[in-house]
Amino acid sequence: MKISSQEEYGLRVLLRIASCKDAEGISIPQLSEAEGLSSHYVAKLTRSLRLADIIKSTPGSKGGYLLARSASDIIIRDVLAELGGVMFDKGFCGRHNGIANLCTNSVNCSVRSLWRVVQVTVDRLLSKITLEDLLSSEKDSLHVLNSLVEV
Amino acid sequence: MKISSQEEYGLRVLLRIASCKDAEGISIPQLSEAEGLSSHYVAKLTRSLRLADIIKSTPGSKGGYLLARSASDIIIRDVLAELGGVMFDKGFCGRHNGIANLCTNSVNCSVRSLWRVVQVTVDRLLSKITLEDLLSSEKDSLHVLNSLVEV
DNA sequence: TTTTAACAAGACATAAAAGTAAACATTCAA
DNA sequence: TTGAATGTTTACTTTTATGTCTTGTTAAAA
Repeated sequence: MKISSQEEYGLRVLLRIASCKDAEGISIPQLSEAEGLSSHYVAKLTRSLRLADIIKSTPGSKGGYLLARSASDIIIRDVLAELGGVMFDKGFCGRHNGIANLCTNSVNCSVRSLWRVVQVTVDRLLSKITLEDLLSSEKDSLHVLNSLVEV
Repeated sequence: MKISSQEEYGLRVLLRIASCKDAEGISIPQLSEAEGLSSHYVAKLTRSLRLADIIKSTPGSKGGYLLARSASDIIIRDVLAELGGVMFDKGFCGRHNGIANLCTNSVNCSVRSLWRVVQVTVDRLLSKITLEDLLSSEKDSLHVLNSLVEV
């Protein structure tokens, strides 16, 4: 249960795009420079975000990336699901059944219940957070985020 | 942010050990058979758990594994930290700074705040759950676990 | 004391994720 | 219409996580 590189870098790139004031958007070279990532890698990340309809691109000279919708409509849960997948997805038990053909815990699987609870908890948290919440300065966003934890 | 194989299999093996009634404990071959994992792989998982003082072993013939302490004293957060590491650990930013030497977000890093909130939330949940909570049948443990979510 | 069944440890092979590179397509402007 | 700057796509390399294999150690019982 670790945060993947794609989640980290993808989210950073998305924040750069979101905070871009230019109507033409921000280009791959600019994102690459700002985050210290190779331009090819930035392209790979933006591709995921674009296919998920989180950002939009204009190719050609003077091209770049812009948010596909307003920051307050972009839910962080959706962004992370795109970048890093779901923690406990439908195929999980099928992929983790050892040598046997069926999950040996299929009847009495308390582990599965645990994952479900963790998943629900994280999902519930991330659903409350929008891209807009992350756009303020660290202090402010810390404040907003902490208020979610302190409930 | 996915559940790793070690977390899944390690927890299953731990549950088998915990539910073993035999005073001599349960052996690697038995665990291997029960979970459909190779005995070598089981050995690797039990090694982590043993080094973390979660289980104890008796080598030699008639050997096997037993819990190192009572199930109600084994916190699931500690078990998962051993098996899968911490979600957002101290070295995370250092490892994810791109080409630049320093995290380019060091001053104004709302992403870091986000990870912290997620980490705290999951930690808080997993700290409330003990191995004992997972030992009951699926229905029962679901009930116990769900009560934690429904707060 | 020897055999046997178990655990222990680290090296090795394989699979998946991360990151790079190269060839291509699109748009704007001169 | 040409070229420069941009995004797009696919294939490749490297790294990390996963799982296997080999060799060694321990302790009970014959």
